[in-house]
Amino acid sequence: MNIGEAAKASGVSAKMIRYYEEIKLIPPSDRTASGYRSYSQSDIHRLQFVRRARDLGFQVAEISELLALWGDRSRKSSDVKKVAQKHIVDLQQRIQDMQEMADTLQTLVSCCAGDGRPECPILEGLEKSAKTTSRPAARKGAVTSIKKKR
Amino acid sequence: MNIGEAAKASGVSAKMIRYYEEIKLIPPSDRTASGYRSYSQSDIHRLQFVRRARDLGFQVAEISELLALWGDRSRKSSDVKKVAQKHIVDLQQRIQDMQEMADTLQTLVSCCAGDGRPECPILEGLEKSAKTTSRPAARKGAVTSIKKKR
DNA sequence: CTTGACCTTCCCATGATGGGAAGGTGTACT
DNA sequence: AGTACACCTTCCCATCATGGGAAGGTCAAG
Repeated sequence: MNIGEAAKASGVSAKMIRYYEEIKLIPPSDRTASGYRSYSQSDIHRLQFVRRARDLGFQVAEISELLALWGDRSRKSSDVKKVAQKHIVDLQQRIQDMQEMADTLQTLVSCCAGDGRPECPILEGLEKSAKTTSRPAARKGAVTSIKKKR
Repeated sequence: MNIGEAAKASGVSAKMIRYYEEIKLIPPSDRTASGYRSYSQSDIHRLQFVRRARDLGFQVAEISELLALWGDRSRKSSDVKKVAQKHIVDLQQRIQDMQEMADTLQTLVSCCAGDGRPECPILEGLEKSAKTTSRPAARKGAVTSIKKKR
């Protein structure tokens, strides 16, 4: 299978397949005599795994761990569970941060007449201190990216 | 006020102040004879505005709109409200996407024994199709970034 | 007049992704 | 055979907001 077919079959774009290979998330593919990448069914299978993990918001580094566990027949399911739970906590933190933003903003929006006059509680809120609910509560490595179309 | 003091006073790092100037989010600051940037109280005020808008998750392009409205004495509050509401919808979409990820993952985690054995429903879920609740529901320009420490 | 804390600009890196150029390959049709 | 076209290759660039750090200038206190 050429990279284009592999992309269609796995849902991972050709660009990304090359990128994953480059950063060593996946092993280098076989090559034809002329240098074309060639993918087996099991390569496709791995790409699908990666794709699904990305869809669940895992970062590449985490997927790397998951792939290692996936291929380790003597893994402990507790190790997998740990990775997944950590990711859930991460997602929930990000959700909470965004929910706080949305809530604060909603409060301001609710106070705004939204008519032809210039008076605007939203701008006033941005001018002063927009701490309606809580402080931003900083985090270490918030990555928080949502996938596009694909 | 030097850039360092302005940074402390506004909560925007010196690096970012220079960056915002470079991308024309804010006007070029005054300069001392020796080339140091110099900030007035009203400059600080604007930086605080930007900082708060970032804290609410607005992107630079949106903040640019908000700053323009902020400085427009004949603005219509409805215009401000529109920008804010659009951002709320955006946040909610991102929250929903992440919530779906978390839910799917939670389902898998709940099925995983998490012990010393290799059998793992989480990996199996990644292997097959992890569509427990819904399809990813793609979006146009999902940006979804949460601030760090600052 | 030195020291140390500031400032300046410039370049690089991040993470995951896409765009596109320049050039090679493979195949199907005339 | 030749030609067109779809595909492949590598390489570079851009995104977005942010930080790191180097090389060198400025300023104030001792």
